Amino acid sequence: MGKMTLEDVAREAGVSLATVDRVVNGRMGVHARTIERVNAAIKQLGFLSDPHASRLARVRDYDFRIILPTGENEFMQNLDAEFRATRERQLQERVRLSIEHVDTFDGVAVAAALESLPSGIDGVAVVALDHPAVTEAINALADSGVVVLTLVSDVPNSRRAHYVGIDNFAAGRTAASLIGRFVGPREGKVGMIAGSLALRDHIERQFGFEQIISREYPNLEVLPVREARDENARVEAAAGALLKDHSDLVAIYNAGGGQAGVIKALEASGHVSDVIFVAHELTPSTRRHLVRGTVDALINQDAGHMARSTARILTALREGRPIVPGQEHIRIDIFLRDNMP
Amino acid sequence: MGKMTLEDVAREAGVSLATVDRVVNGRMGVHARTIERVNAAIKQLGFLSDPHASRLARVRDYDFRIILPTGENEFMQNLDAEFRATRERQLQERVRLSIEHVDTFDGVAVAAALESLPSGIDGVAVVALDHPAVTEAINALADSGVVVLTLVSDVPNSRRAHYVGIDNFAAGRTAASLIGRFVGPREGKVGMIAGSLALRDHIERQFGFEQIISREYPNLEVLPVREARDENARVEAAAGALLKDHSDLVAIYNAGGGQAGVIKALEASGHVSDVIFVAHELTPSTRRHLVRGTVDALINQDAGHMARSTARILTALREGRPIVPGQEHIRIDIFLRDNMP
DNA sequence: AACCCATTGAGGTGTGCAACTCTTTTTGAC
DNA sequence: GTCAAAAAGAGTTGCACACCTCAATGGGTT
Repeated sequence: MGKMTLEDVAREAGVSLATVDRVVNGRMGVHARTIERVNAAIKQLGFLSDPHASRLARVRDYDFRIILPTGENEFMQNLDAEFRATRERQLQERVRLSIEHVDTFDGVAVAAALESLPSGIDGVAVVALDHPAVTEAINALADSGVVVLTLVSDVPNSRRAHYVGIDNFAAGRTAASLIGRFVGPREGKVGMIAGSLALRDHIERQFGFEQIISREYPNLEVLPVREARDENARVEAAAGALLKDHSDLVAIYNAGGGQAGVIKALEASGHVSDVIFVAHELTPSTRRHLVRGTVDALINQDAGHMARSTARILTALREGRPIVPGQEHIRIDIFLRDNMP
Repeated sequence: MGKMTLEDVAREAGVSLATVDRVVNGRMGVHARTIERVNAAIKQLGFLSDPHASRLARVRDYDFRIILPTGENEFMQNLDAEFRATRERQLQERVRLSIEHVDTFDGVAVAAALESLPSGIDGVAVVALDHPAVTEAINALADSGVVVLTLVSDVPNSRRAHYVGIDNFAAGRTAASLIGRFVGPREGKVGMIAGSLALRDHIERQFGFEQIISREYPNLEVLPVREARDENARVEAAAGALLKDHSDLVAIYNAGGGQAGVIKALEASGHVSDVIFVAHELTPSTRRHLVRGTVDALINQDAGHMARSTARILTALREGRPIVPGQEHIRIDIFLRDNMP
């Protein structure tokens, strides 16, 4: 079966082109029986609408909204920049991305942002925290035919169509393995800092981290997690306290943002070289400290990949086309000094 | 400036649409002076041809050739499978990929394969070894207007348009860092096995590996590299010899294929748990042994990404469109037991 | 002056689909 | 059996470009 056109389908189904068009695009005014016939013909001929032709013919651009957190988190700023770059490229593709910012730590605010979206929106991608109001808002949107994607942190019990981000359990486990192997046979304590345990991604990282340390590295003991809201100052205080209170501290894992805070505390304590530090997200600053050795390993999710993937998935789902799983899977990148991009 | 069309360019340049079309598509029969005027108008208006419209209007499909190695190398078989999957998807995009196999270890054979390509081909991607005959063949193709990409292993002094693969120096350095850190303060010898030092990627990996070990890990000593042509049996013999000849062997780095050989030798020697083993490429077999702990870390280049990237780059270059560097950069993936996809 | 040939223009057709209008046919309620 | 509403058909146009034909222009040649 070569290239099938709508006309072939129309002929096969014994209906007119207009009817096939109505069925394919889910417009009303077609008898259920006829819809069946058309769908049968489509399946039988293996018809796949030509994406170029349909994008060319489309009058209206797709209108997608991206909802990102406010705040100083470097990764989020990076993600924002990547979305802006993607937006420029997508304009040629008749896809419009608009980027909004809300306080992600506030579930009600996120829900409000979702609820106040104008109708006519084709899809949303949102960095959401796992809060009942957010779940409700997502479900309402999904039910009204809007494609909803969760970004960075998932809301798994909602009807979001897809999650764009890494497996955060696995990320936590990876951090644990790196620390366990880098520390070696030494005994000691491991400190963990998170942004907020209201964010699902951070809880998951914590869970994975503690699981592996306790199971595989009996020489290590994880100290109680400290929350620091991804803010440099608070992170610095938390790391400083860890270093001061525990003379046998051998490693720090910062699962959230504010890496600069840990670095400052490490430098102030004079333990840069004997305390292993594993952090998240490749930024100009973490990159520099990875080269210097202050940071021993970075766990990263590629912001550019996420932005491009989000755009691709939104349009694919909107058009009812399949997505390519391998292409859209966000990897847990491990960066050492030597394999940075 | 919004969406510019060919018609806008024609108006701006003061010529007809037909002439603009001739210039844009490189057809003959236009005065040099006129070509200049049209190009100036294009640049001034920031015109970018709509990829959907042009693909839709094009009668002929693009015809790209992919030249892969014969042999049992698991990564190459994986790459082959990914190219086949990509081919199916690209058919809808009016792009035809055909996949050939030649003996990559034979420079003359690779060159012959390149030279015997039918004219009318739009582009080639080839896993090439760095051999004068190959360089010549690539240059000849490039000069005749064919887009040439190198795959996996580069031929940097040729006029290939792009290289799709990882930085192999960095991959070697990464392997060294992993081994250095996993071994810890222990002293001992490190064995390295490569496929063939006639392949540029393996030389580069060796170089990067030895550079880091000698510079950063004075407790380790790299033994002379053994070539094993990516064949399981030869690799097993090489690894077995390493294990037998050096009682103070603390790590093995296999820069080529045939990981199963190393695993067999390790298991036979009883040193599975105390000899660190770092290998390349995630395959069903290496994956299994990474979980079991026989393999301590894997360095990977994503075959799916490479196949998709190759297709995108070929068509983009063929159409004179820019490529997105971040999207086409092939990462050096580090996989531990915990972050496998 | 007659002629040649490189340039250029004009215009048409095709591409596969979205979206719209205008008819015609069918269906179902009363 | 009547009539309106629902369903289906027919036909057109637009999208931005590729590709082709045919004709016109004009400078240079002999």
